[in-house]
Amino acid sequence: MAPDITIPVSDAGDEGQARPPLDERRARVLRAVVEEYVATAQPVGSQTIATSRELGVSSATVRNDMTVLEREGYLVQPHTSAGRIPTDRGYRFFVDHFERAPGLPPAQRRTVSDFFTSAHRALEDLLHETGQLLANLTQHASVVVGPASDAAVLRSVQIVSLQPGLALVVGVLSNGAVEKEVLHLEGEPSEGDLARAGTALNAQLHGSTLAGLPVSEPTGDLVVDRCVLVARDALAARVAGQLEPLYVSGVSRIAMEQGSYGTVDGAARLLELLEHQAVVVSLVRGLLDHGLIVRIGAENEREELRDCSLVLAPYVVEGEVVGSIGILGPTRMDYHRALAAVATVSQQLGRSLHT
Amino acid sequence: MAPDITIPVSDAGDEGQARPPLDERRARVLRAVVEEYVATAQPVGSQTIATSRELGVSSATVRNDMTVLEREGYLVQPHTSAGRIPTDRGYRFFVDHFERAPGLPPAQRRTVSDFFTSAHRALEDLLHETGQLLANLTQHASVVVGPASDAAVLRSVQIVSLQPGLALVVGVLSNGAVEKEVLHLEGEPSEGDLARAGTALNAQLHGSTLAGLPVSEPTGDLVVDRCVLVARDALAARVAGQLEPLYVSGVSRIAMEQGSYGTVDGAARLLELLEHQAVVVSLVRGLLDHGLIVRIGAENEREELRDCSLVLAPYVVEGEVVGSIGILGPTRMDYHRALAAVATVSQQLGRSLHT
DNA sequence: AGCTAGCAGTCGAGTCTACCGAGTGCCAGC
DNA sequence: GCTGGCACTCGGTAGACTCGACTGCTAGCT
Repeated sequence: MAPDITIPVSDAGDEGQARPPLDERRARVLRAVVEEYVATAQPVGSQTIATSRELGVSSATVRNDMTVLEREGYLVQPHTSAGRIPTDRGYRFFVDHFERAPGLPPAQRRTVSDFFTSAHRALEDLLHETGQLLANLTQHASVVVGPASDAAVLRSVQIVSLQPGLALVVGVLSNGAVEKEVLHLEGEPSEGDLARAGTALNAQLHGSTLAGLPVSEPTGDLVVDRCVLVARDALAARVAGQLEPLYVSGVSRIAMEQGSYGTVDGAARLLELLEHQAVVVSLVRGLLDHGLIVRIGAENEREELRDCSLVLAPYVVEGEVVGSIGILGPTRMDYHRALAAVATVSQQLGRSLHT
Repeated sequence: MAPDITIPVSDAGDEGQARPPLDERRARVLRAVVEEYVATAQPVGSQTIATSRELGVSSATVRNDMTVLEREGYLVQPHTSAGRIPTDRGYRFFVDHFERAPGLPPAQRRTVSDFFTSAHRALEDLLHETGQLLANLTQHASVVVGPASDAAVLRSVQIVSLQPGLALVVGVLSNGAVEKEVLHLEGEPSEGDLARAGTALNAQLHGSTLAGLPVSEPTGDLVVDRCVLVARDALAARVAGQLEPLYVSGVSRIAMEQGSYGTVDGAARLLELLEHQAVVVSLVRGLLDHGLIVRIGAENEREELRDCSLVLAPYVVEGEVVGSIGILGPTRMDYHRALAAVATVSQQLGRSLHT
């Protein structure tokens, strides 16, 4: 259904010194090593490549090329007399130069479009399920950062009485999100007071953003004013301390891929990182403006992400970047597939939020 | 602050054949084995117990007792000539018979009461943070199941227009939860129509539970009726397919305690289980009516929980059980501490929701 | 100049052995 | 009924050895 995906991967590392452009065959060797290693998780030797790939050269030649690739920093040997495995730079070259999107396999493509054409849901549910979709497609953990509600406009504000002295202020935002906060009201105002306060509050705040709430104006009724004030401040306080909503899915994948992360507890530390909403959100937001992006291993500042790669894409609604989605997996991941999945899903998500 | 916790642990297993009541000293030996094993994670030998615990008997005697305890099914040896480790039955005896609540250590007790006396939050946030609190206290993964919204009463229903043809129906419930659903409206009704529909809807549904929404009555205006119908059905559909809200925290702990679970991927399977909201909710709800409860290892039907223990407690608001909280850890856990933590937190949570 | 074949060297992983020590079971004696 | 003592078991560790998958290098070929 969707047209072929074009994947303008932006180069994350600023790379400093220019390397000599890789000779054609060497590049093919590098590619072969990456693909083989991703497939098998074993260091790959010269012979494997010379025979299984049609390069038309002998293993000795491949060996020579590998020596060069290692000197240039694209490959390493875990130890002498083992095969080679790609370095972060090796993966980086792979992503940057062998970008020929095979697109998503048809079955997955169907899954995605089925998902988005099926019944619409409330914003939160949609984002959450999108995360699960992505995790299933890629078999990696996924993160989805939702739109910040401080940019959206209040469509409605109301005060609902729960119990005497306890009420809820509920604000409905133009993006379909709902913000609410509990109010403890002194003096137990009557239902009538609350209703008046709700009306006044709605009149005053309607149309403004959560980040820019106007100060409340007196109505003349002291009790009502008091309620309005409390409610307004509660809303303002809420948004102040608030983060973009975050949805993390597929964390069990991290435990399964354990072997691919450094030590046993490398995975545990990753899981812990993912539990810190604030950290993850700021991490993802920091990469928001770069389009479809890949962060490989040590390109991530965070120590915990040293053995991980991040594939992220923003999603765009009405021409505005409102959030981003992505996956988190071991550096040894299938980048083509991951990029295709993240790109397609982010596009479709944006489109699906459009209407 | 809180009075001493009384812990009426209900026996989960129905135990079938009565065992001969354990001789006093043997019980002490069993207890020592459990405590030692929980502390060290190593099979414990007769000598360790004979010396470090003041039982006043020699290691040979302890050995004899252990043989008996093993024959009775309270202990096992991982292999000949290793120390003993408790079986599920051993833990069960431990929990049932050595119940002397040491309460929470003072520091933790303070943490808990600070938590609950600090600023009140919206229901969802409170539950989520309570889960984190519990995870921190016990160092295990925690689950919190929130109140089902189908029992709560609608305090307010409104329809908010988002874009032409798109609106949101928002229902505020007496327990402070908010349910909402997106409406796709054909024929793009005017704002006025929507407002009228909202008023009509509120009048009709106010006071009823989500599970028992009355059928909508015609108002005479076709457009308005149509909106009311769509909105009512959306709300009804939403609650139909809906589960109690679930908050899972501290999953990284599972990865850390890995060793305590069977194989490496035992932990992975646990994590996966916890991602299936429906499964976890039904699991927890199934145990809701039993008060503070401990489920040890194979007492859990679920294969994945074979090496885990579950400590659960309902929380009570206005005399009604509305949800439950608990932790999930390896069978080798500190049950006294876990029970104390879960009991205190559940009580305080209930109390905190009361007002 | 570039590729290849062949060979020597390296090192991890697996296997085998021996050994140590923690812990048991059992028995005879107090 | 408890204890000391003794023989026995078996997991875990360390060392030696082999195997095999690699590499690097060099000489020779195209």
